[in-house]
Amino acid sequence: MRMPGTHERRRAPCRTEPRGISLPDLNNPLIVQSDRTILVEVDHPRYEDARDALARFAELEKSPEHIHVYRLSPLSLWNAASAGMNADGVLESLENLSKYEIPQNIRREIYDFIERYGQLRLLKEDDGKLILESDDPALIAEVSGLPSVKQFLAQPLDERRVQVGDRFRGHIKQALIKVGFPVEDLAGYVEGAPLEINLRTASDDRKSFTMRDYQQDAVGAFHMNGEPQGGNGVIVLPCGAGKTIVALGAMAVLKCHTLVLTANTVALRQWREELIEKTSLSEEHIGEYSGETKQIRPVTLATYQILTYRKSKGDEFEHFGLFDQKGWGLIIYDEVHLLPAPVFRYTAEIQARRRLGLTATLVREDGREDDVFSLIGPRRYDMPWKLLERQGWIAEAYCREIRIDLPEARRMSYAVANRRDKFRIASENSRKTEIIRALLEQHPSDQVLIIGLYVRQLKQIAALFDFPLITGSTPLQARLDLYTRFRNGELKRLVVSKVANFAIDLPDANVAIQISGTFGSRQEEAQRLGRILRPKADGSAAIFYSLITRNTLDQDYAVNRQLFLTEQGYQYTIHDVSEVRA
DNA sequence: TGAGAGGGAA
DNA sequence: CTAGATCCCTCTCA
Repeated sequence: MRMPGTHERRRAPCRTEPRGISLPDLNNPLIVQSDRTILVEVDHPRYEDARDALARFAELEKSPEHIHVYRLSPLSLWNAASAGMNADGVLESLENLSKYEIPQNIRREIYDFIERYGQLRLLKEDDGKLILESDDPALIAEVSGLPSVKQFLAQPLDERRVQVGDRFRGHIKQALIKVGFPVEDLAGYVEGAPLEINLRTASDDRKSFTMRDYQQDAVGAFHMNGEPQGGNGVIVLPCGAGKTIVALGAMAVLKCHTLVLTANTVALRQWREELIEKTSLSEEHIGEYSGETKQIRPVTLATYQILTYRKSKGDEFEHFGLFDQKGWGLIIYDEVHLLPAPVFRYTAEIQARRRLGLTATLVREDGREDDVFSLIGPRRYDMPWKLLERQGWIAEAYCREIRIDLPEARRMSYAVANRRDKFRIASENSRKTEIIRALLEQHPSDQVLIIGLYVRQLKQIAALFDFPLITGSTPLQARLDLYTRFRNGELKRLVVSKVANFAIDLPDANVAIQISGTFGSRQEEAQRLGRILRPKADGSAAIFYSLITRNTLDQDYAVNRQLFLTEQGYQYTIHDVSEVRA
């Protein structure tokens, strides 16, 4: 867990020689290689220590059975740095777990990268000028010469300071991170119009509730007691861990007009309910700015989609004005991993407003994590899924991958198909049906979700077993009826398409069977597991089955999909069809 | 007035 | 890149 509110300056002298006597210990679980990869033995008794340590500053790249491969990426190190970690801390963790001495170049790079965060700072002068500053004149000279950066700079004030165009506070951070220099933004914020917001945590209130420790910590890590280092950034918490509560906590601290952006209208309604239930705000304070209504109130809820709406391609975004409407002192980006490109563009323009991003999976398949870092802010707080599991906030879960052969009759069509059709053929493997049947027999009294990508495949399965199916075209009322019946146990099996990725009101199950997924989406896999993580009344574990066609593209993509959850400590056990039947 | 279908966008 | 879901707007029909 990140330590809350500990943002000390990192000015440790660069030290590349090994400290003290740190003899290599072949009994340790990992190897640090000079190409920035880290190999970890999965079956090692200290594997969990290694995994938890690496989660803070490295990314899992590959996860075959016995050895996991992590990579030290600049962004992962900067995220660690902005959460208060320093290079000594990173090196100490590694030394403590490594079989061999850490290669010299890696030592050097860890210091270099971590120290880069904070070497360039954005500040606001008393006269209102925006300044890019560094203690190192050579660094200022270097970045000032880069064409992608130069366009945002005005006159140099002295050798260490150069003025930045007022409008370019976001753009310059974006440009600098792309050339390898993250900027620490200390230029502060506009306060926004005041609004009295309190949490209903007082015990005399009938609707009172208690903030969990980690939620409190997350609020602290975001706000940082009002220091300019805080006030922007991303909070990463698993599905069901109460991210909304953290946001309400931030609102209660800042007490200002707030704009909340959500991925869909159902989420928007849920925010409204949470605000009314858990804060002192009432209906008249809360506005909904969506396709249906265009209210703008002290707290306004809007979808990403309405912001990015335009009649046709070349037109302007009709509703971007919403950003400037009120004196927003805080903008909350729900499900920040889904944030669309135009919203990034606009967010670059509003860097003087506090920004809070929320997500369970800070990974984007489009590779724009660096834009999240520079425009919303760095990762301020996260909580390993397994730690929440241990504390009982989410259910224990087991992941099982079942490998199924492609029927002989489909082999030839698979062999000659293009990439897209190969994936479809493998995903729609008809033998998955028998496995579903066998698994259902093993779980006669469980609440089971069957989740897939291809609507055609889902329709076949729903028809075959006579289970109800929910897809994007299922009308709202029909969905709600099915949810109700599933929730009260009258219905025990439900087939769902990608709606399950977004439908936050989908009832909880304790078993999920994934029959196909959106190519290599790590984020989707995590969301799907999230559907079965609500703690069970009897404390029982949840099971996530993933049905994969052996030695096909289905299996290749599955490997990538599983990376995020593997990083979080979930181990996929691999099973043969024969084990399911037995 | 509201529901429902269809098109376009990202 | 794929397939699918969602959302927003507009139009039609009662």
